[in-house]
Amino acid sequence: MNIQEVLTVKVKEAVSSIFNVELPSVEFQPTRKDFTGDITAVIFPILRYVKGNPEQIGNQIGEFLEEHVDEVDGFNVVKGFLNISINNTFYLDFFGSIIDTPDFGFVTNMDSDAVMVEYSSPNTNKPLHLGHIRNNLLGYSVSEILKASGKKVYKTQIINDRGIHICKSMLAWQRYGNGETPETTGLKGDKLVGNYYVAFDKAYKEEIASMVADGVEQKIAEKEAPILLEAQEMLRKWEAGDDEVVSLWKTMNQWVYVGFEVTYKNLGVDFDKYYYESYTYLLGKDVVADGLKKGVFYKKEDGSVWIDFTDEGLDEKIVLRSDGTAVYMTQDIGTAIQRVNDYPDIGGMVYTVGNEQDYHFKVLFLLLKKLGFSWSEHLHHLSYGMVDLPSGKMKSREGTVVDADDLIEEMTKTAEKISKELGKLDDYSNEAKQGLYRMIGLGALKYYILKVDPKKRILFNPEESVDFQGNTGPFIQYAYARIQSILRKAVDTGVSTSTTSQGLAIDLHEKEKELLKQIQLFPETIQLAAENYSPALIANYTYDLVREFNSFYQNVSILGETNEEKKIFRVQLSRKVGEVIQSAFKLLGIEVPDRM
RNA sequence: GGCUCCAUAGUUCAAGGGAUAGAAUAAAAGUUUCCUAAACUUUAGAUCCAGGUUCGAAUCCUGGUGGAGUCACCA
Repeated sequence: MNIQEVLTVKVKEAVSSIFNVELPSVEFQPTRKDFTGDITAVIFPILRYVKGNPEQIGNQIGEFLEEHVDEVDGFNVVKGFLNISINNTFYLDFFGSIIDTPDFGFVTNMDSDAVMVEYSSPNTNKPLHLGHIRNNLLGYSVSEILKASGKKVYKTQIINDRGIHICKSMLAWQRYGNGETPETTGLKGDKLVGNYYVAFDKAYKEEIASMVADGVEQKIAEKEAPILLEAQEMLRKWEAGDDEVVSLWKTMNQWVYVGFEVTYKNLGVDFDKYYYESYTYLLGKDVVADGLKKGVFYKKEDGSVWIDFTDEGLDEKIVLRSDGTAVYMTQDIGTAIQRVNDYPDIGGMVYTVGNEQDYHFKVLFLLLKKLGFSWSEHLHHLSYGMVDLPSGKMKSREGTVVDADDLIEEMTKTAEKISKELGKLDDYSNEAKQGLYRMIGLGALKYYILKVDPKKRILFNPEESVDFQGNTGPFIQYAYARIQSILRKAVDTGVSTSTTSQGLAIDLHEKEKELLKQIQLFPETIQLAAENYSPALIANYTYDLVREFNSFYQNVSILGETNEEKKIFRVQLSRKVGEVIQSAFKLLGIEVPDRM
């Protein structure tokens, strides 16, 4: 039990005993630094149940606590705030109880219901960019956080491997590719295919321009440019199963998958199961046909199928085109159902998709509910803000994107440059150095993105690049490395890093107490992050912990302490802080180094 | 235009309706005979506007202003 839980019970007892009133809840907050005390009960909400002067009520409760609760050392009341001091024994006992729990903070007994988290879900016509990086990091991290909170998690993606955009790359490759392959060019497959997507757009724009020059209206030219018509024809052939088109589609998609895998590996994300739109859209069409019979959907004169949400304050939404082909919504219906069929223990799903699709998911969830799926109550759209450049939105077609691979490379180089200037790793092998640079570069990038509340938009300025100092990933990695250094030295000088400190009775330095308080918050922070689908809460927590630790490190001598008992305690406390940093960063998908 | 989201130091981010709004960065000053200075310690600097609800509002409500998204038989 943490101190807040203990005190909640006791404050209720106090109020019950003094005022003969049952309180439903008690509100606590950490005591502000400029007041004496460790935890503060807010008296104002109690006034609703107990009439009187808040100062006086606070004092009465404080006296009761001091008398009846072992952990309470003293109290003071300022305005309506009851500041409570907790004795060292409580914190030392707490520390003793967790020091040998390696997975402290993680819930290990799993819920029976699993959650499926979808993220990444790229189109297979272009390489991944910074926007995908945010998506991947968020999806991966939220998955890890949900696991740590006691959920079974399946990580998945839906690969958008069909559609007109794919045909555009295919067509451009046919026209201008001269049989190029990743092997002959040495290009990553996704990059190669992406180049042809850009080439298509260029040719398309040129055709429009020349048509307009010949007197064709702009809008008509946009619809009737021959290259576009040809791409549309290709899509029809694909849906009809044309051998040549399907074969080209398979080949080019395969190139892209190989390229994506490299990026995913570099980014450190993974998946338990892949779904392909080219497969699930078929099930979607079946479900629509079924729903049509049941009257959930209706057919218009031209043959297109719709659902009417005007009663719910939304629009009518198309679920099947008049020519019978599937739309975006169709495949999402099919994908959701397929997933639950494949994994019967799924109790809910999380969709990591940008906020530009808020409306789409609102409709999708409502639609699945109307179709009568009970699990539709537990669908969540993890909606996140776009990553914009100072010049505006990133556009693949126009080449104004920050490429994922390039960015990772750049971050690694920056880490290398800083590290070389500091020159602390001269005895490392080249290979070990490169590994470390990558770890630090990625740490900076991941932390930079994950520390921001998901729903907020990120403005990324490539000129200024990502920081390595202050509230950053490397700052936290550095603290971890310093801790490891202390532990190595402790072992060298024969100081125990592992004996239990149960029943220890020593004076606690103020900084030690602050650290213990912060450590105590880790489990509830994980739960809160899971409830809110927010890695940012984990990042902020870790930063606060590290700031406390750095302050402790700077102000308190650890290995230089002459009192043996205290020295051992400080070494162990440092070790535990290191473990919590490592656990927390694991939830963010960031590694920690032994040295840097 | 309808709907949705956002607005906090020069800049990038925090703040579960609670005390004097925290950090980082940029600026100014200091700390290495001492466990890694990618660190620590100081100084200065902010809630878009106008109302309302509340003992108490950055937070909730209403109306503005500014920005983004969306309203496709694209995905």
